[in-house]
Amino acid sequence: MGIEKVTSIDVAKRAGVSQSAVSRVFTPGASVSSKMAEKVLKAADELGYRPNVLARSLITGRSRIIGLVVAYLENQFYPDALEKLSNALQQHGYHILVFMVSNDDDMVDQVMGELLDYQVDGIITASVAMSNELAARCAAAGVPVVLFNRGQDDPRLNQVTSDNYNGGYQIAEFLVSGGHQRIAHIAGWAGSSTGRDREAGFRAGLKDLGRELVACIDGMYRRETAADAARELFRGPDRPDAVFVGNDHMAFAVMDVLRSELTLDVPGDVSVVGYDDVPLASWPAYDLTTLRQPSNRMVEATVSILLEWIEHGANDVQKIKIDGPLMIRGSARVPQGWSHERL
Amino acid sequence: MGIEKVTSIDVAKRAGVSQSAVSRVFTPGASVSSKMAEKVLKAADELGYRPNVLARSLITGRSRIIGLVVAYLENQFYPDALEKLSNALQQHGYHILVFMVSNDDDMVDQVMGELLDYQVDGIITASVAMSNELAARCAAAGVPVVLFNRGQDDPRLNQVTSDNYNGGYQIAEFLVSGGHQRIAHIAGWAGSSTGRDREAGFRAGLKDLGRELVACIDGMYRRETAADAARELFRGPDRPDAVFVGNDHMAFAVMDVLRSELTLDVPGDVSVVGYDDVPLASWPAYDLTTLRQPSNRMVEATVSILLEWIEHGANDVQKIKIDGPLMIRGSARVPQGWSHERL
DNA sequence: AGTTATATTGCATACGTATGCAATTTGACT
DNA sequence: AGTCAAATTGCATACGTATGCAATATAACT
Repeated sequence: MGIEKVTSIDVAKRAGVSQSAVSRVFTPGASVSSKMAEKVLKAADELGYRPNVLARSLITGRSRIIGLVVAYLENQFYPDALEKLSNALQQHGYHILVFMVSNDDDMVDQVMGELLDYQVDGIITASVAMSNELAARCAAAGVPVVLFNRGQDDPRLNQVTSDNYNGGYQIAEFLVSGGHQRIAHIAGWAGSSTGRDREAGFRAGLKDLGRELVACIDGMYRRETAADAARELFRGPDRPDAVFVGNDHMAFAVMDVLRSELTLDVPGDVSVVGYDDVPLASWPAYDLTTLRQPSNRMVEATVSILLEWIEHGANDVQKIKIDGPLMIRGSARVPQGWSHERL
Repeated sequence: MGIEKVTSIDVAKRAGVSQSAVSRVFTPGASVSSKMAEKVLKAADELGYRPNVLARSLITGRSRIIGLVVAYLENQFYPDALEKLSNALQQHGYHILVFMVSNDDDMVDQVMGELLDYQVDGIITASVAMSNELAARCAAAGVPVVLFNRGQDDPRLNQVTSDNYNGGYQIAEFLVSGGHQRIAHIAGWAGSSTGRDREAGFRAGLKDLGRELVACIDGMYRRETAADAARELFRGPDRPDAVFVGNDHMAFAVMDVLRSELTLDVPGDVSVVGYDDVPLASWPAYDLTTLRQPSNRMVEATVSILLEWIEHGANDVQKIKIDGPLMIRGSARVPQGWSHERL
């Protein structure tokens, strides 16, 4: 088991130069002659030397690690975002350290502590809220935080979301224009800003058109809870003829219950609209009409804010809302005059 | 911007003890009196001190970071595994550093280099192969590697897979017993051991029953490729009456094409069987008969091998195959006498 | 060639922690 | 109270790298 650790000192010896010289060769932008670079790189190559990122971070104060806190990956929106975030950060020489949490405060607090122990350069939280105390700790430690797909009032926290209120509003217009009479809502988790904003926008939209919800149940962003909600909403004879479900993940569960258990036709008997536009939404089995959260642009914004803070010492907190289009597909009756845009 | 870094020295000063004492209080198993522990913890708490994991790792040679290399998260099997892996490792005080790669060798090599730069304690690759040269480098660096859901001959690499050969074999028995006459296969990527093994087992099973494949196309584990394969296989009048698709992710695409484009009935006209049993497979929209890869047990095995190597210096390479049951659902005709086990 | 500005290099030190060793304290026992 | 073993503590150093500073080499002039 020849566990060989090659250090910059080994390389220096072999190349007949000082350790600092080696360090400089591997530090972009440092002052080295081409002859020196050549010598050192040759020696490094022969020994298989690579700089130790951890040792480096000890002295630079930069770990090139971004902590990602995420509650669950069952909803396809998050693995998709994770993949994109990781790719984008990787291109800038950063990598993602993953922390899974259940969404209760204790767990988040504990995990966030561990996160700071790793001297992460920045933190992204996806679908997770932070206590104010925690936000303070991150701020004190000089670690920028971006809430991805979640909003929070704390003035120290950057955030990137879609325009959830407006999205909900659009969906209300869409459903009302479609001539639906009994409109219900299976809401996103009331403990999340996204869930609350979508519901508020939806209600506002209905109200402005002189309508109101016939029923509203919190689906907790969970498949089973949403399915139960659907069973309750649609068992009676005076069932809704349209339902806006707080995200796609729940909407699939609702459609499953409607079609398989209650043998209702979608959209013949009930129109269903979701939120997110995860890949599965466009597959024919669901063909779900849904409001797209533009994950590409959300990821871009997240990464750019983070790098701005880390590398250029920015300190203006950004609260970004990104608009997304309604993807009109086959799960909801299409009003006259609304173009049927297909993906 | 008071970026305050509290070090063990600060704590030592405040508690009126030596830095070593502070270190020992935060090192499980070190020799400290209860009085000392109390003093130090009090001071640490007042200052908000937490040990710097990176500095610690510099001296212990342990980073408590596990590198995870993964090609894509679109197939639900992988986010699911990632979530479980992360949770399991987190319980042991490890965390996952994510590296996304495209599945060509150059990229893998480059990324693996970065991985080693972080002094990871171990590496898990999911759905990714490694060059032998790379395996050698990891071995030389003393970093254990576990291939998750992928096999490779290299004697230095641990691996955990399901019993793909046997799985393919079982599916052959199932389809033949179901009375299917024209059996086709849309295979997993031929560049992967899983794809090859499943196909080999499937062919062997057919052969032992005196049958053979009427057609076989490589679906590359990609949705679009699989869909194209389905279009090609099923356009003629003498189309197959059963198809085993190399994983669920592709099977969904195949069912979409069969039902929506070709208006064929599943399983009336065609039986479809997948592989993995991702959550979506059990949802009514697909209700896919599929061979379960027991991700729980695969994750357990992966974590236990890794910890055995890291913490107890194990060095016996393990190649583990875990058996999974065929989940009989509604997408394939059920032979007489096969119990219809439901999830 | 002589002067001065600039680029390159080495030396020494720092980052925050863990740990072997020797010094000290504690406790148990006669 | 005195002896001795065991537990606890502090001292000093090491981990692998980056960087300010002074020393040296090089280049660019007159």
